[in-house]
Amino acid sequence: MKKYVHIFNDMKNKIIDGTYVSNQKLPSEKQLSEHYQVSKMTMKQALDNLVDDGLIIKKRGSGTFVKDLSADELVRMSLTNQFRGKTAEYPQEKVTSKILAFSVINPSPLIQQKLNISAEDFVYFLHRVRKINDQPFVIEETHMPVSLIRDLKRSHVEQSIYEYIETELQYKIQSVHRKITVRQSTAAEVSELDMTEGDPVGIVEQVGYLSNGAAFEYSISTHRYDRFKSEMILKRESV
Amino acid sequence: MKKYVHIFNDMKNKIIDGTYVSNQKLPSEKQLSEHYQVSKMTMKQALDNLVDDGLIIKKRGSGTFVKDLSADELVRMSLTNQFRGKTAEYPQEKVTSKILAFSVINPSPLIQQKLNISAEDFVYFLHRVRKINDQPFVIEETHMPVSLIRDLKRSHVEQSIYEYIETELQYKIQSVHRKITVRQSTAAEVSELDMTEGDPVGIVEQVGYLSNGAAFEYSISTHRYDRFKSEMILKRESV
DNA sequence: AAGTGGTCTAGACCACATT
DNA sequence: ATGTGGTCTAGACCACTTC
Repeated sequence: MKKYVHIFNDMKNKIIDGTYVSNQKLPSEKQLSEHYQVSKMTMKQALDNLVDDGLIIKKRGSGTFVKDLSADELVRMSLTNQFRGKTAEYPQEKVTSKILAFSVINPSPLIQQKLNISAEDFVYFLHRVRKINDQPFVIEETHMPVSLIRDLKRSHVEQSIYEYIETELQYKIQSVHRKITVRQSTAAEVSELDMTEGDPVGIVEQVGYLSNGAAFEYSISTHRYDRFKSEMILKRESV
Repeated sequence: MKKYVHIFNDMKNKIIDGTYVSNQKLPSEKQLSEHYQVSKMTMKQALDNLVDDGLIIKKRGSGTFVKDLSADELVRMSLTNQFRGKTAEYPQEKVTSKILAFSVINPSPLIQQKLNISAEDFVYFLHRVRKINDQPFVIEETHMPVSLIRDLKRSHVEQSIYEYIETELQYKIQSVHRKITVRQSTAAEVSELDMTEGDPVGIVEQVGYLSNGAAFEYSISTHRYDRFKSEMILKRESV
């Protein structure tokens, strides 16, 4: 186990279980590095990761302090994970998909631009409605280059595509560039998502990147408003 | 100027202006550190910041590569800034506020919890409609501890509160924990935001933290859907 | 003046990918 | 076997805050 990860986990636990409380001043980097028997740089890396996770703040010249987090923020922190595919977010629920379209096509100019490919390349076009315990909650339109995501089959898209990519293809997903907007639902969406006319929807447009740097996914998903939520931590300029 | 910031800016510019192109393999950390005349650790810090900004990706054992960004992503990157108050986002537009309420009260249990204060503390309660060029686009309900944000006056809340906090009070805003949801507008919102009945709204609920670690703001803002957009980069586990 | 976190170094060793 | 990025060190010096 990497030392800075071990220290990170240890200190995160101490914040969550109350060993360190809100606004408490922590021992100095020097003291902590002696306590954990690591160099100052390693200690700093552990602490910087805690800052990134929103658990502590550092004040140059003054010290390191536990953030003034409310109780429910702490609970959220203790189970926080960055993005996951829908299947992973609801592990004990039954997530299924209704496939509206699944084909291989040439990309439109928009898709070419988003995925940085040419008109001669092929992409999967996937249109599906995802359901939790048979309740529809999101309509997805996804485009993925065939050259990257080989041998995608109907059985995969009925389950989790992210799972297929990460487990079977052994690719790593590195990051997602995401945009969220809001609008009224269309009649087709009302019908597919089993909503009432006039209900709003949350729109997530995103480009996904693999750890090899390639854009592997451009998708637009339309969420039932009552199942939609997006949480994030924004920081003021780290650089 | 810090060396790693200088290198970060230099390389970012080279990606934006096309000196380095999509998917190109960059020189190794060793070569780059020789070129910039810095140690490997400093070079690594510059590169890690570029990774955080979503411009490059690193592959252990293989090299560092420019991300496969589309043209419009690159444009976005070249002017990207993390969060700003609304006034800062629209510098050439006229941003004004209609104050619906501005008072000092004792916090409700919810506010106590979010701001980590007690029932005896006082908070400002601010309810305002913000407008761009006289067009309303968001209703904000904000609570801020009086003990932190001293001497807040009506003239400040008519302008930008973030500006007051950062310029006059000389506080630094460190981070914001934000949640986005969607719902239908109420009749009151339709009226205040000059919308049509049945229009949806985007809801942003957030807690803001100063660089001294204190929670200084709990706010719920209700956005006209056609003026609302939220962009972000999500990364898979840095730690 | 003393203590804090921030930057930077020169080098060691490790884990992983490619050849 | 070679080259890549990742971790870690021991220590120097700097910038800032507090006393």
